[in-house]
Amino acid sequence: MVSKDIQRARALEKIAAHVLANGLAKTSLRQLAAAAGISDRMLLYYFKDKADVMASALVLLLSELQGTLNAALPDTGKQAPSELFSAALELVRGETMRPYMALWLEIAAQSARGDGLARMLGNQIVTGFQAWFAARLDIADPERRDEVAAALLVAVDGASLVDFASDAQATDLAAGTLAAMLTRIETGPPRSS
Amino acid sequence: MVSKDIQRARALEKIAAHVLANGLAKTSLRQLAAAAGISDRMLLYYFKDKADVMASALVLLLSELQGTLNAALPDTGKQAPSELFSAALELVRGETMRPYMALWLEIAAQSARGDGLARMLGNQIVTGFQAWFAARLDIADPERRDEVAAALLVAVDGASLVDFASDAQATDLAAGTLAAMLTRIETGPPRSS
DNA sequence: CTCTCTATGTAGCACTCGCTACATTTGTAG
DNA sequence: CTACAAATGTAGCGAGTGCTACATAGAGAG
Repeated sequence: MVSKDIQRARALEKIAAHVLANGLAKTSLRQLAAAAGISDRMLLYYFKDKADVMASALVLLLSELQGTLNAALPDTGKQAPSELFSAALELVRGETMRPYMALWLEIAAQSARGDGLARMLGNQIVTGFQAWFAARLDIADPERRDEVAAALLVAVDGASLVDFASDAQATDLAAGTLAAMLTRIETGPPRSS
Repeated sequence: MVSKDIQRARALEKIAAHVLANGLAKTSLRQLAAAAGISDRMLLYYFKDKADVMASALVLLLSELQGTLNAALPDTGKQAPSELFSAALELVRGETMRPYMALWLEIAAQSARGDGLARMLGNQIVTGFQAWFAARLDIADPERRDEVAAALLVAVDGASLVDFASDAQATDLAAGTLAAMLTRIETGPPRSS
């Protein structure tokens, strides 16, 4: 017999992949169990209840997201705000990141409705994204760097939101203007990295 | 007996209010009927099916949103991008608009998952918001005006998203930087309005 | 080999879901 | 008043939900 923990971990990976691909909506225990290739009975043997399954899967996806982000753009090369914005926007609209951004949208929507788990994840995602931007910005002053990082976070998330919601070209229209704006930003002397 | 259409309209208003307050998630026919003060049987007498109920309610809310937006900030006074951004951000985070923005988030999330109704509403909302911004921008060149309007749309939606998702102060941090950026934007000569 | 404990299957409970068949009331037209 | 159609109530169907009680299989310990 294979140990419970290992089976649990295997199931969790498949469930996380299923949630990433299909979102938070259609996630009944039976569907999740089918995605993991086990019975719903076993799912509740590995996990306490449905909330435990979802929380575990989402936490796993969150760590995957961190890894994907760091792999996509190393934090060694510091960039100007405008360049970093364009790079991040391209990244976020790409095939790899799109599913994560769609999930991020759903989590934010649930957080807005008062869901506790979503609120916790939302905080971590916002903090993580902001730190990711800050680590790649070529700005010396830490306070100023955090401010610009927050602005980039808002701009990229907003662009992704609009991109998901509409087939119109509003995102492209905004992207150029925002990138141009960011070239005129006050950054102070560049970091001596 | 009161005519079917009038009863239907009365029910629809209460249902729309309920959806605005409670979101797209907990909206079973029985809950919606209870919110309207009628039986679920009658709900399906007034509407073809659940999809018809939701579509009607959301379309109604969309028109309410347009009215609320126009009432909150008249389109007579043209503003500089930075000022309009700050005004819109304050508006969007206020008590009146917050429920609509939360609903807008949910619609965007569903649109990202391929929901047809959500996609249609998303397109209308994006178009409407962009036009709202454009009508209030003090920029003469129409193309440039649309570009800046799109940028404002993205910035405000992004700020709202981050605001909903996190209790951290990331939104405030970003707001100042974005407003400052927008003061340095190229707008061309002001409109002769 | 037996005993025991972990792992897994079967069946089902109580509930909610969207929706419908059928009966009944109630207003109105003749 | 009668006849009929519109409006409304009662009851329930079949499917899906999260979750659980119970039985069984199988591996390791003695």
